[in-house]
Amino acid sequence: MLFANKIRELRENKQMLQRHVSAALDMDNAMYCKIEKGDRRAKREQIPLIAGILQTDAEELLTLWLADNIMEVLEGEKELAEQTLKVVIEKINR
Amino acid sequence: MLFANKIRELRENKQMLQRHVSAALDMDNAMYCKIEKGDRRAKREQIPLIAGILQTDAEELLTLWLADNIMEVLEGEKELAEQTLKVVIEKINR
DNA sequence: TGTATTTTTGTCTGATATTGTCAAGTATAA
DNA sequence: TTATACTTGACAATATCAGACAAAAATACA
Repeated sequence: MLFANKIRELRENKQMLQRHVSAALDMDNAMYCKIEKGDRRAKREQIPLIAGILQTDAEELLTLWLADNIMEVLEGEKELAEQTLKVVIEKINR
Repeated sequence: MLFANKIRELRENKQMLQRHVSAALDMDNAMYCKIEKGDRRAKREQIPLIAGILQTDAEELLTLWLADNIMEVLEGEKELAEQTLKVVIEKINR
C-alpha cells in the first residue's frame, strides 16, 4: 500500500497522533487508522486535505493513491500486467 | 472502450447476432448489448467465456478489459497519469 | 507493577453504486 | 406493414463501502 505507507511515515516523522489528523479531517479515528493501514481507501477528495494536514505535496500523495487503485485492478493478473500497461500507455499517448 | 469495441468487431466479423452470444453466456440480451456498447462492464469470469464464443484469444480480451479498468481509475487525472503509471511499473518490476 | 493514551479490530448500519430484468423504444430489411 | 435486431430507460434486487461505535490490543510512562 504505497499511499498508506506514505501517510504513516509522514505523520510519524512529524510526531503527530492519528487523532490529530483524523480530527483535522473531521473523521472517526478508527477510520483514519484503517486508511493508514490500507484496510480502507481514502476518498479522492480527502487526498488534498490529508496532504495539507501533513504538509506534503498533494500531487505526490494522489499519485500514490492512484497507483494503489491500479495495483488493485491488476491484482491476480500478474502475467498480463505488463502488456496491459503497455496498452494503457499507448491509449494515453494518442 | 477497448474491450467493447473489440467484441463488437469480432462478433460482426463472424456475422453473429447479439442474441447468439448472450444466449451462450446465459445473459439477458439487453445486458450484453450494454456491455458491447461499454455502458456496463463484463465480469472478470465472463471474459474467457466470451473469448470462447467469439473464438478469439482470451488473454487479449482480458488485457483490453483490464486496460479499460485502469483507464477508469485514471479518468479525470490526465496530468498525473504518466507519473502514476511509472510508479506502478516500478512497483511491479520489483 | 498499574494506569493513561494511542492504535487496532470487529461489527453493524445507512448510503451509494452496481447489476439484472423487463418493457418499450428505434433501426433496418424484406 | 411485419419481422428481426438492437438500444434505451426505469426499476428492483444486490453488492459494496464509508462511517460510527465499542471493545481489545499495544504502547508509554509514572
